[in-house]
Amino acid sequence: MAEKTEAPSLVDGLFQLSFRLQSLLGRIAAKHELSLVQVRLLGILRDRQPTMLELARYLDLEKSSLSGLVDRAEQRGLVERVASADDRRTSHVRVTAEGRKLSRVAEQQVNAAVSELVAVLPRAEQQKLATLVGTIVEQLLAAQR
Amino acid sequence: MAEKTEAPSLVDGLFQLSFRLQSLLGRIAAKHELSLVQVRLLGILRDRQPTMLELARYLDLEKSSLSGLVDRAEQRGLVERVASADDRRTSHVRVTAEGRKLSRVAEQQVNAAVSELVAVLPRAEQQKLATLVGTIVEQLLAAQR
DNA sequence: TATTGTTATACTCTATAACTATA
DNA sequence: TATAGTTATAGAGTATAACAATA
Repeated sequence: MAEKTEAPSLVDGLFQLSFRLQSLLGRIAAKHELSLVQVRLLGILRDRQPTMLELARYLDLEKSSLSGLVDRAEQRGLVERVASADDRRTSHVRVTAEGRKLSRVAEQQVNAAVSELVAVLPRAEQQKLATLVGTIVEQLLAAQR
Repeated sequence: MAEKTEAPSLVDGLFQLSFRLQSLLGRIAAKHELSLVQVRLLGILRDRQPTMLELARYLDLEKSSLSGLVDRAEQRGLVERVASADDRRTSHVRVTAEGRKLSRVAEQQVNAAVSELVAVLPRAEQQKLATLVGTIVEQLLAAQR
């Protein structure tokens, strides 16, 4: 395994890109007076109405951390708690119309910014990158099950 | 290689990978009772002794945020402030021997974890990924100047 | 006056532990 | 007893504004 250190390593590169993406996301979130976690919350709620506990798992947080998070989002009218019919202990979290609108705008801005970022690569290379990243992510999801 | 149902977009994939990397980094940091930012701080100090203001720029934080960050790291004996000779307003931040030791261990663990993550790709594909990511990151650094 | 850094203050985010209500 | 969620509490991380020391 004689590896030559040409350019930065894959690991370094991935982290630099990762930090930049987080920073980009944070900046766009801030423009809408949202935190990064709130944006992630809205992103998750795009096509789900999870319980608090499920949300905690998605975000990798303690359930107690969710209470405040959802509280603040609810106070801003972005999400709402919905009582569960079958189990009166649980509540589901649902995005509101306003939350969805905000989420859509932010998503478009993020998409535009990231597209600009990868625009340095020719079309075919972007495709290749998508495939490679997709393979890694797919494996992650598979490992989770 | 069979066709996949519907490849997730490049943007989505990049963010999923990014979140996973952050989470991975945070977990390893936590094992050493460090926050993610503290790990980034140590990483930056690996080959630099920047001023507080320069550090703020690296981390994309306000200078006031740096004071507390460096305070806490200094109290743990991981970094130290060094008075500047030519400008008595500025101090440089330097990693201590202990900080460097901790940083090295964490770095190895991160490297191992990420290597495992990309191990799903064959050697040549990893190389390709490194090149693609490297191109994007390089452009970012160039744009910063 | 301008720059570097700290302090005061307030808020978000997070975890642990204890609690309530329901199962 | 066990589970879903909240509350109490404590601490890190962050920003804005005001400040002190130095340039």
